[in-house]
Amino acid sequence: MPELPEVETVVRDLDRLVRGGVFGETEVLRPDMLEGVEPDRISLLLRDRRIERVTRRAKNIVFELVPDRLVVNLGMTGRLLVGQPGEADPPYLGVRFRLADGREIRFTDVRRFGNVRHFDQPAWTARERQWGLEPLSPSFTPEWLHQSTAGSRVAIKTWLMDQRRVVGVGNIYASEALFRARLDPRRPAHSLSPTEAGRLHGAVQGVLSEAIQFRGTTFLDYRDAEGNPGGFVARLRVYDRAGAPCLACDTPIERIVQGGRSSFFCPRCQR
DNA sequence: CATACGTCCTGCCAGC
DNA sequence: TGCTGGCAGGACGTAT
Repeated sequence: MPELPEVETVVRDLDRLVRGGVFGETEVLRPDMLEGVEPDRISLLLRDRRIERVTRRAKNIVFELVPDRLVVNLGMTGRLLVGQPGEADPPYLGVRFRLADGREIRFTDVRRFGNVRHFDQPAWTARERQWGLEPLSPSFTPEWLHQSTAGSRVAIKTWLMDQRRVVGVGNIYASEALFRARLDPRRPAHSLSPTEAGRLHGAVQGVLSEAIQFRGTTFLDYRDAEGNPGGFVARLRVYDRAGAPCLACDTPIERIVQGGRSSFFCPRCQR
């Protein structure tokens, strides 16, 4: 799933559904989905702990236990589903977090690129420093974007997806933002003028905000915390539309590969 | 065989 | 020579 809008959707669902909840026993069915913790240790760390709130940092779901944190990254195919007592286990169940009221938070992941970690306060502070700016925060400005891109020769699409600079933008929204900004994904980052950086800034914020409103994009596997797909697929303008007419000029959308990932763009609109 | 909503690691190369 | 930062490429399970 999981670019910023999808993670944000799950986080809002979880905050509404399980905030104030208390962990019971944690059952680890796939130990390799835990990073840096043993199964019996995570169960011990969580038992009787209250979820103060659920937040997002970059593409991570953060259960704030105060002062430590349980952090889930969904990888490509991970899901975090709130289940009622007695429900059948979903496929590819990796970790079951039981809550004191009988409900469960279930972490499933076909490909198992996702993971669960536990951070104490200092470890979390250190980890957070490795991530770039939140694109929907006030610190992400057109000026900052222009100055930061100025120092890099990588393609702007690759630049956008580097979580050390700006977080939350993945393969779908990188293509979508560049289409909205009318920029060719192959442009070297340092070649953007202040005006173009300004357009990109608006495009990134615009596409991410709209996608959140539509509860994210379900391309293949993404589901929200209640198992429902996102509604933004129908609003995608270029992603997965190779050969289809550009919504602005009818030119066929092209697909190229950059850094091993598909990029979609209109060769006429995007310069 | 190619492709999939993400990260992390390795290894190369340039520059100090 | 040796370290460092930037960057490309591949690995990581599984499914379609």
